Amino acid sequence: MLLLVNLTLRLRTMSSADATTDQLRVDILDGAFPPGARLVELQLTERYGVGRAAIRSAIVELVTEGLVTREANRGATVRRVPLAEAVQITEARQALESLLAGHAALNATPQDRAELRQLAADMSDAVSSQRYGDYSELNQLLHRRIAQIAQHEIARDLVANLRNRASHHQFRLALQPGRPAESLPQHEALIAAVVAADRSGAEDAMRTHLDSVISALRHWAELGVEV
Amino acid sequence: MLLLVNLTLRLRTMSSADATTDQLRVDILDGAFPPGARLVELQLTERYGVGRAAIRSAIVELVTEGLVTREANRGATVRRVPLAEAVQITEARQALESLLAGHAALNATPQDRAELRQLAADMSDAVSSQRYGDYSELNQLLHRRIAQIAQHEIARDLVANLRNRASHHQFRLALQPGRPAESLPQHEALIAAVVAADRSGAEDAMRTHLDSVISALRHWAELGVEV
DNA sequence: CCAGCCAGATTGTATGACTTCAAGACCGTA
DNA sequence: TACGGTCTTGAAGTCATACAATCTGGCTGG
Repeated sequence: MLLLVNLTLRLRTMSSADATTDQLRVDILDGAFPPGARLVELQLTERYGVGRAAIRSAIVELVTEGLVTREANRGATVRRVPLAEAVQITEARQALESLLAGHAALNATPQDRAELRQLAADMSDAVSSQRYGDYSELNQLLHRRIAQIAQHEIARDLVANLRNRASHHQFRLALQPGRPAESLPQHEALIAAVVAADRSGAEDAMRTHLDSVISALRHWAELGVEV
Repeated sequence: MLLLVNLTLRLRTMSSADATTDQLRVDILDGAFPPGARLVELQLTERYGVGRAAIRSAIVELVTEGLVTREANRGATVRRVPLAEAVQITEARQALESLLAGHAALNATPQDRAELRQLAADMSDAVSSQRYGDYSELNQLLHRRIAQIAQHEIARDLVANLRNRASHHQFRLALQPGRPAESLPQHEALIAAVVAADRSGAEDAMRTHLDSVISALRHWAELGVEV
C-alpha cells in the first residue's frame, strides 16, 4: 500500500526529463560513460530518445551534483575526480556519517537493531567464506540503512551525493586485498554501538572506520596511483 | 593579475544561463522572491530578459540546491524551509564546519592569523558599541574566511549551500536580542584556537558555537514559532 | 614549414507549436 | 441550496527548428 502510494507519487513527479537525468546518472556511475567521456547532446538525444532540452536539463543537474563538468562551447564530460579530491570527499563523508551514526543510535527501533545484528552476522559470513562481492554489497547496504534509520534527510542526501562522486575510487578500494579483513571489525564495532544505543560510541566507530578509508586513499596518493 | 585571470575565466565559463541562475539565486536569498512565491517561467523571462530555456535551466539548478521546489505541471515555488529542517541543516553545518575549523587551524598562514586576530577585535568593538548589523556581517565574514583558509573545497561548497538553504532562519536568529552577547565569546574562542594552530580546539569551538545556534533554533521550534 | 584561414562540429539561445496536467469556473440535477 | 461532473484556461513539459557563437582540425598559400 505504502509502496503503491510511493510509486504513484514518483510517477507523478517524474517527467521524462527527470527520468533521463536518473538514467544518465546511473549510466555514469555504472561506468557506461567512464571518467573523461564526452557527453555530446545530440548523441544522448538518440540514446535516450528525448529532445535536446531534456538532455541539457539532465546535464545541468549532474554538473551541480559534481558528476559532470562543462566548459563553455566545449560541451560536457564525465568528471574525473583526482585522488586528493576523493580524500576531501571522504573527509566530508566522515563528518556527516558520524552525525548519521549518532542519530541512528538514538532512533533505531527494536526491528532496526535486530536487522543490524543480522547484517553483522551476514558480513562476517561473507568475509570468512571469502565472498568479497557480497561483502561489498552488504557494506553499502549497512551505510544506507544507518542513514535511513537516522531520519536525517539533509545529511542523508549530502552523503548519497558524496558517495556518488567518489564511487570510482571507493570501488577500486573495495577490491584491494586485505580491505575486508581490516574493515569488518570496524563495521562490527559500529553496529554494536548503534544496537547498544550508544550515540558517541557510534559516532566514534564511524569516524574510525572512515579514518581507515581516508588513510588508505592517502596511501595510494603517496604512491602516485592515478585513475 | 590573479584577479584578472579569475575574471576572464569566469566570463569564459559564464553563459547567460549561468548568469541568470546566479541572479535568481541572489534574488531569492535577498527576499525579492520570499518563501512560497511562485516562479512563473514566462514572468522570469521578462524580468531577466532571457529565453525560457535559460529560466528552466536556472530552476533545475536551484531545485537541486534545495532553494526551490517543483511540482509536475504546476511549476516552481521558492522553498519554504520548516524549522525542523533548519535544525538538521545546522547540524550538518556543524559537522562540516568543525572539519573546516580544524583544517583552518592547520593551514592558516601568519597573515591569516593576523587577519583573524584583527577580526576578533572588530567583532568585539561592534558588539560593545552595539553596531549589531556590522557584527552580523563580521560574523558571516569569519565563517567565510575560516572556510577559505581551510583549503577544503568540498566542505566549503557544501557549507555554502547549507547556509543558503537556512539563510532565512539564520537571519531571524541574528536579530534576536542577546544573541551577539552569547556568540561573541564563542567566536573569540574559535579564533583563538585557529590562531594557536590548535586543531581539536578549533573543532570543539566551532561545534560549541553551532550547538548554541541549534539549541536556539530548537527553542523556537518548541515555542511553535513559524515562518 | 608555418601562419592564417576556412569548414565542420557542437554548444548557446530563442522561438513556435503542440501536449499534458491541474485548478477553478461553470452548469445541470437532486 | 448543495452536490457532482464537465469545460475552460493557465502554465509547465516537450520537441523541432533555426541561427549565432565558438572551438577544432585541417588545408592552403606564401
